[in-house]
Formats: sequence, C-alpha cells, structure tokens
Amino acid sequence: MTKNTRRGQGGDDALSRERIIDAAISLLDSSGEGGLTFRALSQTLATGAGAIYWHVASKGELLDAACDAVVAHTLARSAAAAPGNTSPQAAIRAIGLGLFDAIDAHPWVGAQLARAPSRMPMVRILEAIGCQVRALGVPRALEWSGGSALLNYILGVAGQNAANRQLAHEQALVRDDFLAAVAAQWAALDPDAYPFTRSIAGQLRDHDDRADFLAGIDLILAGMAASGTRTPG
Amino acid sequence: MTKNTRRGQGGDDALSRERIIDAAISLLDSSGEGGLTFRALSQTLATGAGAIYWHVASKGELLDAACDAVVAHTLARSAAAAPGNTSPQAAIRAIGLGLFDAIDAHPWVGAQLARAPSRMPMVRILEAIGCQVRALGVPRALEWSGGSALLNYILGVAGQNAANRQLAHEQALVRDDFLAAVAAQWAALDPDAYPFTRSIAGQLRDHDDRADFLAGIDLILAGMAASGTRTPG
DNA sequence: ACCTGAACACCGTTCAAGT
DNA sequence: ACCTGAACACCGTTCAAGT
Repeated sequence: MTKNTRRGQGGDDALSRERIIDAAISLLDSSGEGGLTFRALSQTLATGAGAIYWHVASKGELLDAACDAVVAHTLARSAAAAPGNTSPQAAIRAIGLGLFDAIDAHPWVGAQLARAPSRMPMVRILEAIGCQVRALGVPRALEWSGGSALLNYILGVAGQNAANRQLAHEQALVRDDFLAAVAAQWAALDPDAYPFTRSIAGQLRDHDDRADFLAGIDLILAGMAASGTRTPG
Repeated sequence: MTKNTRRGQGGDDALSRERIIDAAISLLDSSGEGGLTFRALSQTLATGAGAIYWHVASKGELLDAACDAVVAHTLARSAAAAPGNTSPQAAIRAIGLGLFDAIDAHPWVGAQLARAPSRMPMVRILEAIGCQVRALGVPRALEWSGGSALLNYILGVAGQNAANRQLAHEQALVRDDFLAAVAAQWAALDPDAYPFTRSIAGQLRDHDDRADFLAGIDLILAGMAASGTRTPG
C-alpha cells in the first residue's frame, strides 16, 4: 500500500482503477451512454487520456467493469435482504426486482447487459438465479430451460426498459409524457393492419412496469410448476 | 415515375432510399455493426456521403429501416407459412422461431431491436404476437402480461444470441469453439462462489439453441394456461 | 511505475457548390 | 430535385517523452 503519493493538495486523489470506474458510473448516470468519453473522463479526473489507459484496457472493459460493479452490488443487496426462510420463488422475484430497479436507476446497465453475455456481470446473475431454480427441486432439464427462460426474460425487460428510458431522455420527456406519446402513435395506426396494438394503446398509460415485470416472472414460474409436476406425453 | 435518370451505363442505378437500405443490410451482414459506415456506404453505392443524407435522415434511421425490412419480411413469411387451422400456440412458436432464425442470420437485428422499443419493427412483433395471444381467449389482464412476457422473452433471447454471435465473430471463433471457450471459463470459476454456473458449464456445449428457445416459449404458454384456468386466491 | 498530452486514424454530419 | 466532396467537430487509442 505505498500507492498514496498525495498528488495535489487534497489527499489520496491518486488515479486508480476504482476511481476511474466510479467516475465512469457518475458520467453514465448523469449524461447517458454518450456521456462516457475518455475526454470527459480525463477532465473529471483531472488527468490525461493516456493515464486512464494505464489502469483500463479499453472503453469496452471500462463499461463492463462499471456494469459489473452495479450488478454485483445489486445482487448482494438482494441476497442480504432475504430472510433465511425465503422460498426460492420469492428469492427469484427479489433478484429480478432488484435488477429491474437497478436498471431503472442506471439505464446504461440494461444496454450493457445485452452486449456482454458470458462475461462477469451475466455470470453473477446466472448464478444467483440458477441457485434458486435448483432450490426449487425441479428435474434437470427443467432446471436448464427454466433458468434460461428467467434469465432471458429478465434481460429482455431490462433492455427494453433501458431503451425506453434512453428514448424518453433523448426527447426530454418524463415517463408519463413519453408513454402518452407512444400510446398516441399506436392509436393512430392503421386499424386493419394493427388491430391488437391499437386496442392496447390505452393500457400503456396506466400500466405498472414493476407489476408487469413480476407478472411475467410468475408466469414462467407457473409454467415450471405445471411442467415439473405433470409430464405431458 | 420520372426517376430513372440512367446515370452510369448500367440502367436504373439511381440512388434511392431502398437501394441505400439494401446496401446497409449487406454491409451489416458481411462486416457486422461496425461495418456500417457512411464512408463504406458511399463507396459501395459509388456516391458521396451527402447524397445518402438526401434520402435518409441519420444513421439511426437507417439502422431502424434496415432492421424493419428484415423483421417485416420475417413476420410475413411466418404468417404465410401457417395453415388456416394453426393453433395460436403453434403460431406463436412459429413467429418466435422465425425471429430467432432471422436474428441468427442477421445478428445486428437483435442488437437493434434492443434499442428500438415502440418503433416500427417492435410494433410489428407486438402485433403478430398479440393477435395470437388474443386468439388464445385468455382474460384481458393475462393477455397483456402474457403478451409482454412472450415479447420480452423473445427480445431477451434475441439480444443474447446476437451478442454471442458478435463476440464469437470478434474472436474469430466458430460457434462450437466459442461455446467451448465459455464453458472452460465457467468450469474454472471459484466453486464456492459459483457452484451453479460451474455445474452447468458442461451442458453449454451440447445444448440446442433453438430447442431451448422453444422450451422457454412453451414455459410461458404453460404458465398462461395454468393462470387462465385456475385463479389463485 | 505511473502520468502527460499531442498525434493518428477514424467517425457522423453539414453545407456551399454544382448539375 | 438530387448529388458532390471538402470541412467540421468529434471519437478511441497510441506513444514518445517526462517524473
């Protein structure tokens, strides 16, 4: 720990991988995905671009590390909040909801998860969900397909939510106004070509994102329960 | 139709929105997302960058249009292939599988769908699935949550599949070698922290993407059937 | 070992100028 | 109306040079 070289007058403001990741997260939260730039990062950290490359291999690695920090923290909170007697189903809901809220707060995490399969953040999520699916005690085949279904569903919602946030942000609209605008677009579609979409345009306004998200998880869990107990031909 | 000004010697090689979109699709298919560049596009079309902007507002719009062309074509094929007596469940499977295969062939479509909620390509998918869900005759609330779940699940798989293709392509690996590399990574994880992921690393190699995808859809459909017939407290 | 900052090879987009 | 292509304002990344 001889790192603290005390540049400047403030104390330990030496550059480190951790400080860079923290600054990246702040930048991403405040300015969106387009806001993360080595130039902006250099300015925030009062250093040169090359200094950042000493600690971090590329922008992709930095994004991945920032995403992983948020995901790890989120999953740790979900795990810590669960009492010992929590059912696997409830634990799965809690994991999903934790990720949902985290992505709501950091939309860029949703986008990044869609880009980084098989990398650390995804492995953490797979592990958290997989353990609970295993605790359900379903057959092996169902363990795999059920776990995959839950994971892909969560990632799908995450991505869509993140993209919606991004779009709303770009158009400088709050959630309600954004949804109202989309609902208006849908309502104006050709009734012959888009009967379904037109008919549900109204429901878009008052729906509850979190409740719908949980409903989807419950559907998959219900499907697993039905498939696990009863084997169709 | 006085458009055919016959520049060059070949005939109707006049620039048009359609020709630009076709060229963009070719470029995306052959060189991935990074391959779509206004400079590359200009060269392919033997024109200047400014000429493209006359027909297309921005790169984002071009990507959206390219994605929409693929999605529209895919859904039309799924619809045309279904005989009149197809059950809604089978129709939903066919729609999903059609999209799955299309994204397998054009990975950038998966990535683009994750970015373009509420835009045309997504509306097409929503409509196709929604109509079939409605044909199932489930209660209104289930129609919404079931349709959303199916849509988000499909988009989640699409995104992950696209990202995996992209990663494999970047590392210049074929599918089997890529999966083997991931499996090896997973098998090397800390057994205490990642028991589940380690234990399923082996299954990664021989699993069938399409079959797993369908299994997930069937789980959601099974969940809908269970929730629709039987109302829990 | 760690940092600086100019330089390089790109981008998407614009726009005066042409036909 | 449609096209040209140089120019602008950016990027991520590298690297000789410093401490």
